[in-house]
Amino acid sequence: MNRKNVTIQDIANTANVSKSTVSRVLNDSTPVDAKKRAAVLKAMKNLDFKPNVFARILAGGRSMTLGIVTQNIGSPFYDSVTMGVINGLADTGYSPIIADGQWNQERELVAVRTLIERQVDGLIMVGGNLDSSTLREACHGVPVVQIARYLEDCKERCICIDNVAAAKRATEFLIEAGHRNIAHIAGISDHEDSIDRLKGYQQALTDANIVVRDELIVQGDFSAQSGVLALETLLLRGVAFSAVFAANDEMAFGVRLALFRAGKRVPEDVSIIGFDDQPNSAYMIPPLTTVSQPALEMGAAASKMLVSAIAEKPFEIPMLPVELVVRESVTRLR
Amino acid sequence: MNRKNVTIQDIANTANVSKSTVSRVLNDSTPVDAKKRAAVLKAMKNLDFKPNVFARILAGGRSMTLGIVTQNIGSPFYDSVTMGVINGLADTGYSPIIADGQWNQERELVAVRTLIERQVDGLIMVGGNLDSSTLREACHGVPVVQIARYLEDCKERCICIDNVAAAKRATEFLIEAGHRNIAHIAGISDHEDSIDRLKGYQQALTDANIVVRDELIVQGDFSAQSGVLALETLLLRGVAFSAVFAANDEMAFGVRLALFRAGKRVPEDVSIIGFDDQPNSAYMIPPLTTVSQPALEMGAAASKMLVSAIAEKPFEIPMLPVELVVRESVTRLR
DNA sequence: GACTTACATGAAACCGGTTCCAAGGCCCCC
DNA sequence: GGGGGCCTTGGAACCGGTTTCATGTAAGTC
Repeated sequence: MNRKNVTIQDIANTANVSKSTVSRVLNDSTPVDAKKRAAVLKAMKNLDFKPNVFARILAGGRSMTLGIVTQNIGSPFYDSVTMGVINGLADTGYSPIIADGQWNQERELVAVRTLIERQVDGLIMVGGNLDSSTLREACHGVPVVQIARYLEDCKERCICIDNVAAAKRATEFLIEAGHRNIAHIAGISDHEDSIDRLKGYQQALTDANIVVRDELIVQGDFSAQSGVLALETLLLRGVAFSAVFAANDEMAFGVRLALFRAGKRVPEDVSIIGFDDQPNSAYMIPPLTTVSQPALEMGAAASKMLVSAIAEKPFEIPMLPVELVVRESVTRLR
Repeated sequence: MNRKNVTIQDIANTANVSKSTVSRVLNDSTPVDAKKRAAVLKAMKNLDFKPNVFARILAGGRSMTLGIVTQNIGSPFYDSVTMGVINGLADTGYSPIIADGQWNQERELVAVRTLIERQVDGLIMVGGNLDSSTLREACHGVPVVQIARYLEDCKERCICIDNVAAAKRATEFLIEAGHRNIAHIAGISDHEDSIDRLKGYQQALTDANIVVRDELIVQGDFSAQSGVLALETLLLRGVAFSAVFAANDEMAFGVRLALFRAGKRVPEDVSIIGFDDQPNSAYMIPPLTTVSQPALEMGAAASKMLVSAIAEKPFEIPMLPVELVVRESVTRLR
């Protein structure tokens, strides 16, 4: 407001054309005579012209802004995904604007509405609970990409992994190492990821003809502290177990600490396997064997995908590697 | 663009007043007759009127958007601060828009310019390298709050801690525990925080009449991996040390792992103290003694401060607790 | 060479607000 | 009772672009 900006009119005057022509050059919407075009471009360069984003939006153009709806800020995995998105948006010309849904349907809806109100050109949902019809309705046709959550009715817009298969793979790894008494620390009970990972755990056991025993399953909430509590519960129950599969790395850290307190060695006495492969999992003592879920890459992929969707270009969902990262927290049972 | 929005004109028609009057009610800028005011408010409620942000900005109002300039996304501490800011902005009516500077002066300037171009009402710098005069100039009078960095010429707008004092305190803690041969893993060499923390380390030693020995100081880069390397360097040098002060927790994790690999126990053989108190530091084996730097709170405080600054209300910089968190990675030397 | 067609261009309307300005109504005071 | 001042209000200009529409001109066709 202080500085007077160079407007499209200034360019028009300098280049001896009309506003309309300048606008056309700006948007490549209609052919313009080469000479005039050159004159306009030159004027824009000389005057260091920068189109006013808001006038543009108001007049019906693109806002060049993308909305990101996050959940419970502070969670390593989701924060990483969010940061991946922001990172992926660099150099695309789009700026990210963020709203927090806090794993609360009501707040999530408010977040979506706020962003839509701000005329974002697209929306990225990082996790979330909103059912897809409500979401779709709130979006008014703005393209949406969903990360880390699978929505049946818009698969082509979901960037997520097969939690069942991945959890099964992790459990199988323990079974292959000779473990039979495998405990599972589950995540938040109504969270889709938790449910799927539990399912994978059960399938692996069943497939290996091992009975699924409820006393080996403890409810956690994805926090490290809940991992501590869960392991203490397990100890209190007095059930024997030689390995623990935690539904995320955070809880695996908690499990590790609780074992340390209980004087049990890892992996000699108890093996641990986690899920997510957070950056610091490689620095657990001993380094944590886990399933890698490439958070930053997922975020980046989502941003690229959304940009393509807005441009109405086709986009291939990249094969995101979900692999078992074998480190040192699992031992072969003699 | 699809849905037709309720505009100020619709309200005017419904309430039988002019656009101007509606605008006045909206902004409380000029007294309006109580009856008309009520009619307008009622109409706004009935029609579910939401003012168009962009028209508002274009016409010279506030954008209700705040810019955040982050650095090297992926760093736990800075990401936490950023998330703290986003969190603190909830319910203020302001939406955050983010740009990444990547610890690169040029990109940082681009980030600031992009945000200013988008007419943010205020700016929060999370870390950064830009010298304050350049920053000030690029901001064109938009208020700025700086987090985690101390700028001499605008102290009242900086939310940061006294790194020298905090590092000194950490080192003293080791000295009090009887340690004499204390190694220091420094951060990125030209980073202000690193320099200050090194200074604090040196001061503590000097004050205790312990000679500062260069062979006990190793250069790191704040990453866990650099902590591993640094400790290996130390081992290679063959100098004796009973404690390590790492300039951040990440590097402390690296140190811990390297000691594990070298077969040294913590804290029996080597004590470790970190800096930052990242969430997972409490879950290191053994739990890490460290200096807490409340990242989320700093971010939240910054957002409140900026909102106050925009409203031209006074704001007290909160006393952010920088305290030594004593856990189990330091032992008293016999 | 006359007529049609296509195309580039400028004028003007429009997006949805804010704000300046002038006018009308009311109260107050001499 | 008339004049002056204040307060409220509507009208209109404006913010800086996009887009529709009509026009003038050049090219194309027979």
